[in-house]
Amino acid sequence: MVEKRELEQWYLRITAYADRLLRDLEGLDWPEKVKAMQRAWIGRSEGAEIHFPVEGREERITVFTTRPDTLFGATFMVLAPEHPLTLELAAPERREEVLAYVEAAKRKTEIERQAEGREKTGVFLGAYALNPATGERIPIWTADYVLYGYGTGAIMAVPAHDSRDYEFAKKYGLPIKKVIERPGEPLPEPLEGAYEEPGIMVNSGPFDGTESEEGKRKVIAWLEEKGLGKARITYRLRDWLISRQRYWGTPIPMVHCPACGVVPVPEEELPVLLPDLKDVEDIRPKGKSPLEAHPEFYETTCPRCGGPAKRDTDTMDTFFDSSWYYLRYTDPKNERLPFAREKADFWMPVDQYIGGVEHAVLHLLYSRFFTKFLHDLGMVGVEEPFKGLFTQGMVMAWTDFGPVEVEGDRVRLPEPTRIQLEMAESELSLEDVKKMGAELRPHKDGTLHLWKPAVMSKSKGNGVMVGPFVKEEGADIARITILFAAPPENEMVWTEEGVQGAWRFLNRVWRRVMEDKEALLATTGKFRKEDLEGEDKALYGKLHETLKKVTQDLEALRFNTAIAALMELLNALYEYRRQRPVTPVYRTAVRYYLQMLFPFAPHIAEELWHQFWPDSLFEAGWPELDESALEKDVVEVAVQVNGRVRGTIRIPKDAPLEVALTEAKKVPNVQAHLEGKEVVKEIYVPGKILNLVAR
RNA sequence: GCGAGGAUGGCGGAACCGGUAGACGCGCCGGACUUAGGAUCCGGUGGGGCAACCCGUGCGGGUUCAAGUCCCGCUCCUCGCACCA
Repeated sequence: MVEKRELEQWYLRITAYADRLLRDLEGLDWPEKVKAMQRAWIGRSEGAEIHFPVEGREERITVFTTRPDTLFGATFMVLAPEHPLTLELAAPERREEVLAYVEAAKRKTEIERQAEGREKTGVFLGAYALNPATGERIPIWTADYVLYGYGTGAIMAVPAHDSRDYEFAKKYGLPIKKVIERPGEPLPEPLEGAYEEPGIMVNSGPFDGTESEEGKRKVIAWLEEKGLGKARITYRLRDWLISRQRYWGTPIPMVHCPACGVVPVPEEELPVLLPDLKDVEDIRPKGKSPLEAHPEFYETTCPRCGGPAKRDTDTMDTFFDSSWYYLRYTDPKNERLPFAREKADFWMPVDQYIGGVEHAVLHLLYSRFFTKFLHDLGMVGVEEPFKGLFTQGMVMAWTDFGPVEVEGDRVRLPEPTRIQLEMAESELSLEDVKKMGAELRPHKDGTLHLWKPAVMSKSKGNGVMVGPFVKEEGADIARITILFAAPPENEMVWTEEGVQGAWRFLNRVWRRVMEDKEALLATTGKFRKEDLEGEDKALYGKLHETLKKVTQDLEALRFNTAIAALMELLNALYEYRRQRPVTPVYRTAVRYYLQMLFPFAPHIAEELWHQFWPDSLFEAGWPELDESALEKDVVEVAVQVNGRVRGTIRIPKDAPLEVALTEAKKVPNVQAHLEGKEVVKEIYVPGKILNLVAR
């Protein structure tokens, strides 16, 4: 059962940092997606706060608007049902109706509100306010399309220029007054919908003819002058509630004293430790903090007056701890301080932070907030904790979502299957099944089951047991399977075929090296690269080409293409050995190969390395790139006729146009396409392409 | 609705600055070998066609000698936010 309760809890004032958290996003090397999510979460909006006098009363209703330029068009007001003035202002004869509406709104959950299809509803309070600009008497309503949690929980409604207000005004027959004119093509009368774009102010007294963007500033200035309102910025971001009624979490170091009130635990008594509870029943949440059942924990004395007092029994949100752990990592053994500033300043910020998108707002926003706060306390120099952020995709697996019944093109989903899939429809077409990336597979009981890739999770039972897998296949296989399947920012689907591919690849590496073991041991790695020719020279070139690619890809986290390059080089080693014996250049290639393989498959690489070299790959470092090996003297150039490839020629890298032309005209297929035509233009990009434009 | 990203073979995915689309792998087809192994090795594999050749990177235009890549206009998909005044 779920019930709402009022609790006394602790908050951190993250809203005080809203602007800085927003502004500093600019300088971060983070995915745009994550930045966009944080911006939306903070939800800054600029506008004005305007006071509306209530007819016949002292109170004023304050609203927030981003469109002060439309003030003259405010023809009614709406209070959120939870707004304290809603019931207060309700006229006696309408009170019952208003109360019923407010009570109904209170009972509704967020989900129910949305499920109602957003047909706007509301009730007239029987009270009037005065439009401070026009002096007009405007009715006050309450409606649940106005959110109590945002702005002031009350709005001025401008139906002519706000689609939500327009909808509401239409439904309840409220007046609609145009105050912004569309430039160029004047708006139809009456309006067919809200005009929300900028334009020219009309019906707005002294502001007539003003451009609306400029009008915003002018109206605000005018309001400020008259004491009717002022510029204001609001945020969607709320303060951070950190109190949790659970056992696992850092105790909140506060003492409640009947005489002194809330008193912080003095620094020298920190940290307050959790009582050592071993009984699972004790730890389980029960609607209040489990620590409420432990007087040995909460009974204490007041640090101020020394009288009997009670510790706060709530614990902190665990995001509290994850918000600064990376700072502790810079100085993990410090007994005196969370971390020393010099240590933190030496290491921070984190150059490359890696995590899933699920942390896009909470963890990453809280950590940024903590860093800024600690910066303000002088505890750390940086203002941002994570310079670079990489959000990796998740590992998925084909998952059984339960039985289905197929009749022709229709696929019926029995209730449990439908729930598993979290789908509203209980029937699909075969095409829908394909579209959602699902498949129908026979089940052992003879029925068909619907299978679809889903994120690996305990609850779905579609995970891979790490222990047995590593025992059977080895950790290297798992690493290659995951890294090769897709770029790391994509989700990847773990499949048996993928595992097979990784297995085959690593076995091929193993065999290539071990089959040549004796010969490799009998060969030195010494050679003069100037002496290399033919196959040897080609292998040397391929080796350094691979080294360059793997180095770059590793740096850019493109593991899939790095592994592809290693596979290519392995194919080249096999090809080489079909032609040539074990040579010094081959031995060097094997040596480099193991060094390059090491980051991806450390166990097998190290094991093979030990067959030949005494030290560890950890000490071997990274091979040095020979740029000169990358230069090819003969290159393949594509020959196009009118932009279509008709053949290729092999010519020296920097051969002049004449040479390329001569060679190109020897290609039969090129000749055929030039037959009876005149070459009017030759485009030649040395080393890449020769395009002959013929007419 | 708003915001971000995307669409390339049967599949996962390559393609630097506009320059031979489809690297690498999976799957599939054919062959070799056999100490039957989780085999391995060799060859083939975008579509159509006997072929020359034609078509082909979501769709429609455009720029260019040349477009997956640049520009304009759409469609669809994924994710996030969503009555935020």
